[in-house]
Amino acid sequence: MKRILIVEDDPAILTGLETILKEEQYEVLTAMDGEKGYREARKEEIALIILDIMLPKKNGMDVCRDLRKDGVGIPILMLTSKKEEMDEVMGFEVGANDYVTKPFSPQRLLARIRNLLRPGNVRDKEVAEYAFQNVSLDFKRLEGSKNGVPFELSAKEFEVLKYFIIHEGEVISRDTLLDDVWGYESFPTTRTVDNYILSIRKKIEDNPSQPRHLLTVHTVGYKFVKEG
Amino acid sequence: MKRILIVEDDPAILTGLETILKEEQYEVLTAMDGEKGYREARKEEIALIILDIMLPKKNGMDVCRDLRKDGVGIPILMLTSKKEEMDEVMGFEVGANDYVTKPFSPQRLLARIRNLLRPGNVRDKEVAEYAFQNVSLDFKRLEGSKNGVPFELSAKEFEVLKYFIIHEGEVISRDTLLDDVWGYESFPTTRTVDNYILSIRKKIEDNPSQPRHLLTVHTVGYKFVKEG
DNA sequence: GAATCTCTTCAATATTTCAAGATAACGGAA
DNA sequence: TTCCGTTATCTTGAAATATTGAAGAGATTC
Repeated sequence: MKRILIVEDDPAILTGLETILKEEQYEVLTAMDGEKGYREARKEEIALIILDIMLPKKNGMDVCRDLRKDGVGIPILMLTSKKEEMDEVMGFEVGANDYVTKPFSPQRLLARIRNLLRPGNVRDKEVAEYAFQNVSLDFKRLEGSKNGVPFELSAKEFEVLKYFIIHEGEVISRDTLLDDVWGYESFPTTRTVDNYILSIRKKIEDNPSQPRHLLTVHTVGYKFVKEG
Repeated sequence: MKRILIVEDDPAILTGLETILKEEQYEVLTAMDGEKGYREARKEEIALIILDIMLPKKNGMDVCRDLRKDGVGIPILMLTSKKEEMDEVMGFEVGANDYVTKPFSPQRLLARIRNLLRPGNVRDKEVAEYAFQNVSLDFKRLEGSKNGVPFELSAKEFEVLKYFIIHEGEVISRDTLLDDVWGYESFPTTRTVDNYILSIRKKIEDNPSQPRHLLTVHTVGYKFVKEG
């Protein structure tokens, strides 16, 4: 039985998560502050950590960063809330493997968990940098370069691109992207997504009208592939 | 047309919701107390339930819990009011899929509904990957390969093929396929089905005119077999 | 108050879906 | 077996639908 550590200070969310995870036959450990979470993660044999960002004593990002510094490679799923959107990017830099924006549905969370626990599918994006073909990205500085020529992406463009990179190869629908990157509380249209795609393509693709990385999947959405 | 059941005792909210949903082309059923809601949910074919927590006779959480106990897996969206915020996550424990806090904007509600109704969000018997003979398919990435050579299928071709794979070995009539894959609202001819079969064969069969997987059953329909 | 970022709108363009018709294959009856 | 009506295959092209890309309005940030 796989063991999951939940680090979350809101008791309602904590018990809610605990229940649904136990129903899915996971063994659950809990911690209600960052320090305890960090100790548990170091002490126990754990398959995955669900880590809130806002935590007493030591925040989720510090916990994550410190664990990575210690060489702990366990998949970490971050829980972020709306106001912390800007911090999501940090979570990436900090070494988290994926994130879910609150409020989330159990289905979505479970899907992410199953994904992270699938053998060989651990996305170890522990670095703040990512490179493919002739493009390299620095998520900490929000900069990139293509063939050594630097370019800039806005914060949101970076988030969108990051989302695609985290879910490399998967087809992502516009609605999913809106929910996960824009969040539940804003309502741009799916056209907006298209425009972000276009604008990102202009920067990362050699020939934006014949994309090799950020591909259209007609009637469904888009997907990112590392090698075209 | 997707059918939504609203269980809500406040007539103002109820009619408001009904109007919004009908505008969005949903079919709407209503119930004004928990017991009636429960009965409706069990009796009718429903795509989603919008369930208030405070209800006469039987409260929303009990309705939800009981439905889940009965094995009803329909997505349930809970309506909670401000004071119950702390209990929001209880919805998870109880088996709801998501919740909206009153007062809510129509946009927000619709966003949640679309989210819950989106295929793949509710856990159904999803095929993620599938392989037979020299062909492998990835339904999440919407790509396939034959003898290691990648090929592409359109979204609908994938759906048709998936339907055959799920019903492996069964003979499927053209009409059944139209009803199940195309749905009741569209009316293509049975010739269209033939075209899809043709086009899928071109991609997955070594010799499309002598199919070994997607077989014709004369005068009846087609069937998929893994090994020919 | 300028500059940048975000989002919407709309026409052009591309892809997919579907139907119709010609040809080939099938299967039962003589 | 051969014939003939029925069913399936496959090509082609038009209609429906989706995506692209530019331009501009509105919001935010510095």
